[in-house]
Amino acid sequence: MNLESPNKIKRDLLADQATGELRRMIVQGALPPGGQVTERELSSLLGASRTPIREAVRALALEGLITLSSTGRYFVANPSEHELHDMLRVIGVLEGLAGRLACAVADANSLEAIARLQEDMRRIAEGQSHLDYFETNIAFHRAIVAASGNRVLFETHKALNDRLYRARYVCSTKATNRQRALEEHDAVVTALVARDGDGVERALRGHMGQAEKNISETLFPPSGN
Amino acid sequence: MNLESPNKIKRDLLADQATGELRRMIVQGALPPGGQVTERELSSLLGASRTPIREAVRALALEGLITLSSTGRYFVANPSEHELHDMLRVIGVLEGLAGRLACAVADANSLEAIARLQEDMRRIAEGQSHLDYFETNIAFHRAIVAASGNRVLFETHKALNDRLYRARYVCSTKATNRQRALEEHDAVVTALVARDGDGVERALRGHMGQAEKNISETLFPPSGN
DNA sequence: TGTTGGTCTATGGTATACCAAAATAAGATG
DNA sequence: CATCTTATTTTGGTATACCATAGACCAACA
Repeated sequence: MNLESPNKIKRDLLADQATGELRRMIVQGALPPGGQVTERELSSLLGASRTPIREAVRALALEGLITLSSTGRYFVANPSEHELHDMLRVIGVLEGLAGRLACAVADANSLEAIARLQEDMRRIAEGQSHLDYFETNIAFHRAIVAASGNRVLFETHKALNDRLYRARYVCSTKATNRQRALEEHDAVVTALVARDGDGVERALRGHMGQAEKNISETLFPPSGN
Repeated sequence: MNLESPNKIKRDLLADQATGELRRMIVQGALPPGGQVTERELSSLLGASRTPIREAVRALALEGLITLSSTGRYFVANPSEHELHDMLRVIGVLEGLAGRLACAVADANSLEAIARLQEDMRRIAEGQSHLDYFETNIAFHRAIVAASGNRVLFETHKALNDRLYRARYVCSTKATNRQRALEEHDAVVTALVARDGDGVERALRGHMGQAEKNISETLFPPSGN
């Protein structure tokens, strides 16, 4: 027979489904940072036995979204300012590399798609929806990393980005710095379409540095919380 | 009682021990790349039940040292040339960042320790032991990343480095390029002690670029294997 | 001889039982 | 009332039983 299977058979293990669902609940705040998570509770909540749930929890612990206490209990991660800074530094160079690679290898369509996401952001920024703005922002950055064609880079970036998700979301509810962010994105797009690798790397690193400041000011205001 | 526990209580779960042991066996080649690993076999080999072994295998799968086939079987990872390139690119910028941060924040002792590792390497390079040379090389790079004071960076770097371990080890058995590597390391050390962040970043990225070429030539010679 | 179909085995996925340790609640004691 | 001690409950760690499926082997048939 010359029929080629149109789409691969997908094995969706309970553990993997649970990992995805838990990740979603954590980054979206349904499971509050610092809160304890117990295998049995999640088990009944998600309708699977402890075994796959446990695997999901341990997977997220490896990702850094869940931490284990010294006595073996699990808690939703609640990264410190220092940790967030460390992550942003790393993400900064990862995206810088992604931008540089994208200039070298991405096809015109990918770059246009990125530019279009930036246009979307400009339009959405004038509206009220924090979530739309936030998700378009995420999509913009993700598209750049995807355009690098480097899968390792993409996955490393994704893992760190998930750990930052909540912090960045909270930040994005403050509309104060949107104008600056938009300008920084413009600089990135301009350098991208000009295929100016160094320029794009510089722009993205600067953008991340700014994100660091925003997070510090919003989540850890100088006057203390 | 006012006795404070002198060293942290360590819970060494079987799963974690097994993860470490399996990782060691994989990177050192005791489990050959591409070979299948079965839970039951490892279970009897390491003397633990399938549960912790399975957790270890899945953890290493997340790290990328083990891959799962579409049918659910586990195999020791055998990264393609393309994948190795992708990893080296990422490691390159990670170490570049580490070097730059180290210039900014590392204390003099750390930098001296790094310089001393380079001296060790020079001495060992004249000897015959591939393994000593290789491990000192690893230690040199790891020390730089540690000196950055960025834990996220350290862990991200470690995970990727493990995935490259075997490829680099095989490469290092060819002594051809030692001289060049030593010179590149010298450049790194010089920039480090001068606290020249840009210089150290440039030197490390160049060094990684060279590693890319070495791996291609050694593992994937142009004439085909 | 090559191919097809079926059976048997190997293997991973899941649920569950049991245990040890830690956290919490309860009660006794000063 | 505070505090220490003890019982109870909660929770994670591990082992194991059971199941579904993929892979291997073999036999019957074209």
